[in-house]
Amino acid sequence: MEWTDETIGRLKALWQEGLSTAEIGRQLGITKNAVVGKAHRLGLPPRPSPIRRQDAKTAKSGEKKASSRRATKTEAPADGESVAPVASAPEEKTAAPVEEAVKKAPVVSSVAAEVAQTVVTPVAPSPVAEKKAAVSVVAEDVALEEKPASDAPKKKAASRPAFRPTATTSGVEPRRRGASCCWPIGDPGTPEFHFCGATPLPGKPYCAEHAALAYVKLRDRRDS
DNA sequence: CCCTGATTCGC
DNA sequence: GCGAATCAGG
Repeated sequence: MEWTDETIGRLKALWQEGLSTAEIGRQLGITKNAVVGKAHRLGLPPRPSPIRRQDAKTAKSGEKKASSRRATKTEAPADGESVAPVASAPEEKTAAPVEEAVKKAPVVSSVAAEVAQTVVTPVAPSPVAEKKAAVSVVAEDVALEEKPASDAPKKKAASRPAFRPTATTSGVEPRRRGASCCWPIGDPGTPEFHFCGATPLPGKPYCAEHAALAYVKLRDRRDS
C-alpha cells in the first residue's frame, strides 16, 4: 500500500467521520488491518473499542515472542513457574457516557435512509488532490482500487451491499451539536490543514457544497 | 457465528 | 513502516 497524502488524508477524514475500520478499508481498497495499523502509526485518536486487551503492563512478560503468536497458540506454560496471579485489580470503569454518544451511527445510515433507493456511500474523491490540481494539472495517481472484478476465489465481498442496518447503525447520532463540515482542506499534517467548517446538512458530516462531492452513487464509483 | 477495534511482530 | 495474524469484546 502506497500511503500518499491523498490516501492518508482520506483515511483521516473517514476515521474522523466515525466509520468503522473495515468500512474505511473497503472504501480505500485495503484491509481493515491496514487501516487500523496505519491509524495507529499516525497517532489517530483511538475510537471506542469493544475490547479492552490487557493492561499492557500487568501481564507484560515478554515471553510470547518465544514461539511467535501464530506458531503456537496453545502455548503451554512449559516451565513450572508459578503463575503468580496478580491480585485482580479493581478495574476502573472508564466507561464514559460520552463514548456511547459518539460511537453512534456512521453518517451512512441517515443518508441511505434519505435516498432509500439510490444507494450512496460516502467517498472522498481526493479533496486534497482537488486543491493540488488547482495548482498544477498533474495527473494524480489516485489510488485506483483494483477490484476483483468478478468474484475472487475467496468468498469475500459478501457484505458489499454497503449499507446493512445493524444495531450499530440503527441509532441516530446525537453528536450533531455545533457540528461543522469535516471536508478536509489542505495537506494533512501541515498547519494549513483544516476542515471546511461550514454548517453541515442535517445528518451529514459535510456542508451542502461538499456533500455533493462526497456522496456519489455507489454504482458509479464501483467500476470506476 | 457475525461484527468490531487493538496489538504484535515477521517482513 | 507495513499489515496479516491474532486476540478479544459485543
